Amino acid sequence: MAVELNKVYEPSSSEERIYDGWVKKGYFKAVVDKEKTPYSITMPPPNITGQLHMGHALDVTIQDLIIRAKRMQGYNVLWQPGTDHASIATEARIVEAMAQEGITKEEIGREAFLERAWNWNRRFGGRIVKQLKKIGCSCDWDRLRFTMDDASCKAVNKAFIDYYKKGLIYRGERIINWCPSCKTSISDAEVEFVESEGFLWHIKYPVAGTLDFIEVATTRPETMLGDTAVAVNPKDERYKDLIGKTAILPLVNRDIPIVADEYVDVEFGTGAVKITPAHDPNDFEVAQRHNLPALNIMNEDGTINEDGGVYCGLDRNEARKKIVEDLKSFGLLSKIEPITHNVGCCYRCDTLIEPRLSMQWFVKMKPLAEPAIKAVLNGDTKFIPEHFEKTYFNWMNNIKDWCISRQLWWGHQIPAYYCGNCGEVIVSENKPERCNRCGDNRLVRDEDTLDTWFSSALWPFSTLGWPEKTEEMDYFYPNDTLVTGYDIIFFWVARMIFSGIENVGETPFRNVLIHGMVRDDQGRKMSKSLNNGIDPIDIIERFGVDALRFALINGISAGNDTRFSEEKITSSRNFANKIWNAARFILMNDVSDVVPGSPPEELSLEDKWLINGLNRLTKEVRENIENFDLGVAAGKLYDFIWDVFCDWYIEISKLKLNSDDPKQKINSKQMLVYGFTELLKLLHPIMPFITEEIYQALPHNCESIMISNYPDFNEEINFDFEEKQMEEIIEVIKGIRVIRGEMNIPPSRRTGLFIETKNESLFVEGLPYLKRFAFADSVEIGESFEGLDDAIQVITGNARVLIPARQLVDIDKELERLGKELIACEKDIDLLSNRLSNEQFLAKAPENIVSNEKAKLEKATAKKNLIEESISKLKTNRTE
RNA sequence: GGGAGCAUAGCUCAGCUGGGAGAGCACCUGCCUUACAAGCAGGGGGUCACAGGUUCAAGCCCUGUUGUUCCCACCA
Repeated sequence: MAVELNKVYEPSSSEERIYDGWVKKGYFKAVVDKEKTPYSITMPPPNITGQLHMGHALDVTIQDLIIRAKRMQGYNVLWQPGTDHASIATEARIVEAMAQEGITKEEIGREAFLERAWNWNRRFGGRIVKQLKKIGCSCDWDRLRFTMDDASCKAVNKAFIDYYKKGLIYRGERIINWCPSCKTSISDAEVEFVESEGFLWHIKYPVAGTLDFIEVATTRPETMLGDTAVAVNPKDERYKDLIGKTAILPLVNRDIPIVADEYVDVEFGTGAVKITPAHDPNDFEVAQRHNLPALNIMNEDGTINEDGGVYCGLDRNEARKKIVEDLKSFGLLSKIEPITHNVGCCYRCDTLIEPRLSMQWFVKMKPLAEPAIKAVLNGDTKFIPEHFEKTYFNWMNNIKDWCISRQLWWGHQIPAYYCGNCGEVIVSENKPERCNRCGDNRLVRDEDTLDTWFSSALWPFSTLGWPEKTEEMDYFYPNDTLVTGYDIIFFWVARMIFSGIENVGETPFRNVLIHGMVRDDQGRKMSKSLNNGIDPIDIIERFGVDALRFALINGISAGNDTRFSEEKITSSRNFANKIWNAARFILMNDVSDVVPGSPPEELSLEDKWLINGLNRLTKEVRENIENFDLGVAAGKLYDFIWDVFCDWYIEISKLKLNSDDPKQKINSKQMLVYGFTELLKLLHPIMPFITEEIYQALPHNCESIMISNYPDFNEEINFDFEEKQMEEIIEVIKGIRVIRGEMNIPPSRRTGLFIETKNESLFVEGLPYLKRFAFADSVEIGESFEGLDDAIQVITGNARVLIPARQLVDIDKELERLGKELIACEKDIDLLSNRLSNEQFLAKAPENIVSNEKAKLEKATAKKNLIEESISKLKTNRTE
């Protein structure tokens, strides 16, 4: 019995049902099985603050594509899902929400705050998981993890303590990047530099015991409150006599030395630099070289502290204004110069970063970077595309120590305890009873938490059970592929690589597939401020998830940004609909007698042609996926399904389906189901839902398409000859269509068709196609026909097709057309014969190229002869 | 200052290790041909940024130039 499907594909009606079905069957589950080859991907854990955006959609679609393909190819796959606590981002959001209620985190205290945070996680952590499911992610949800669950905490503590024991983590007073809004330190990687217009203020510092001044230039005049020296270049003639003397810091009246240091650029500003060791990393280094004190003049919130004298309590911006005014009134401000410079901002809240001297925890990077560089150099981990390795090396080679402590509450609290008596630092997973130096029992835990990226860096192995020795670690580590955007190579990828090597002894993944950003239709970044973001969930509801997935994958290439537009999604939706209607067509026929899984035993010309093409397509798509050329794979499937299968094969199949011969009918159905199912399987990883829905409706031999075997290339298939034959026939059909189109002959106007050829066998099998697709009411084939000198002609290398349509056509027009064709043909011949008469070409070009060119020339020459013959016949005919 | 990417049809992009320039969308023409008008059959449209070079042969390889995007560094 024929199955009825709706005329238009309606994805919303089936997606959830299909997904739930897969989950119920347990297809996503990963079970260690040493008999099978593993393939593993760890999902970059989305933040619990977020909801799915197009970047996630692209990222997880790529992963799901790879995972589904590998699963169907027989690998034992693990796609490990999870979410990230996103310390700073989440804490900021909670603080924000609390501000709405008029409370601060300090008011409610750490414990109550953390309770809120966990509630937040329960509420929003689930949301993004639901959205991932909507996309169709086939990850093992039973293994869902969170960067702050017990197992992750264990891993974090273990790693921290090991690093500490090895001397790879230390605590020290350094200049760090301070965000006065988030009120925490952040790492160098978390500072974004933004170009902005500012001023260079020239300030005169009196030189003690003289009437002279030394003039310094600064972009941050308020920091002068913390100046402890003025530095000049030792080679600078202008200041030679001042070195060793004392300057008097204006407004504060503090004596500060004038020192000489190579760091000072003679060319820039005035050539004299105010040294503020507590608020500038370079000044800090100068201070260390000259044993200068560091004076911190700022509070955590960016206001001036009591060391700032009368400016105490002012915000840094107000302080700047006031100080500039005061300097002006004292006549100490000699110049204000506009300047364009880059200022560091917090990557989370955009607040101006304040460099600040502070006691923090650091990871010593040099010893960790070295093996991480080697792992990529020797190919243990490969970047795709390769050029990102340069970016990676560049960063790793110039890496500075990583500030990992954060003055936040939401996160992994640092496992360090301080003795209230002697100040001893004890790093330990659990709180020790007593100080192991003085025995005092007043131990206090470090209040700070770790950088979010510290726990994410352990993600590929902490999710597999590390530090426990689990069979998962054994089996699935290292991961095969990591899929992520280029924007977090430094934040995450690099840190996972050195963490994996240091903690586990092996790089965490073999491939790093880097994808680009999803931009809007004008190539702009999607952002809240531009309000140009496209919500993937909204797109899914309007167009279906398969259309979204296809639109994201089609045409992408590794590492490159992609644009998302309404146009793209529409064309993908249309593709889905095309597939749907192909299925409808097949199911219109009664296919209950079709045996799934194989082509019919007796193959016709078009069957062989299709099988040959399908076999090649299979090979290419497999290779493309293997090489991560996913956009190319999608494009090839689109072309084959639409242009080859639908536009030609299905159209041809109608001939047999309508025939009275039951054998032909069943063979045709058999072939339709077989060919289409193969295509659906190849496409399944990109468009999982529609392919499953149709698979289930067709006769099938596997419970679900997603666990069926991915088509494989069959070397033994060789229908190259039939393919050539078919191409020849198609060439003729197309030729006839072009001419009829140009002559404006309507399809309803049928004609006779006479094929003159010396190679009859080439066309005999194609007669029925010609009849149908070239609008013929009769077709004859032979070496030559009489009395058709004035017919329209379609000339290929192997044949001349005569259409006796003289009545319809102006003979002069036809002559003109043939003339044009002759010129084109002669041009071809010129080109080819030139090439073939070039001795260098004959001597140096590979043989197959040469013979190919010879064949082309032969064909073109034959064609030319036929055209000339036709022209002369037409001319005689006209003059008669 | 250092590094990377990109530049191909009106628009968005493919073009694998060099062998006669492609797709989608848009545009034009003709079609409701019993799966699909979200469709079918055709058509026009490109000095492959520019200049050199290597090669029998260059969109592809090399050098330079221009334009553009991004990353890193951060001279106060």
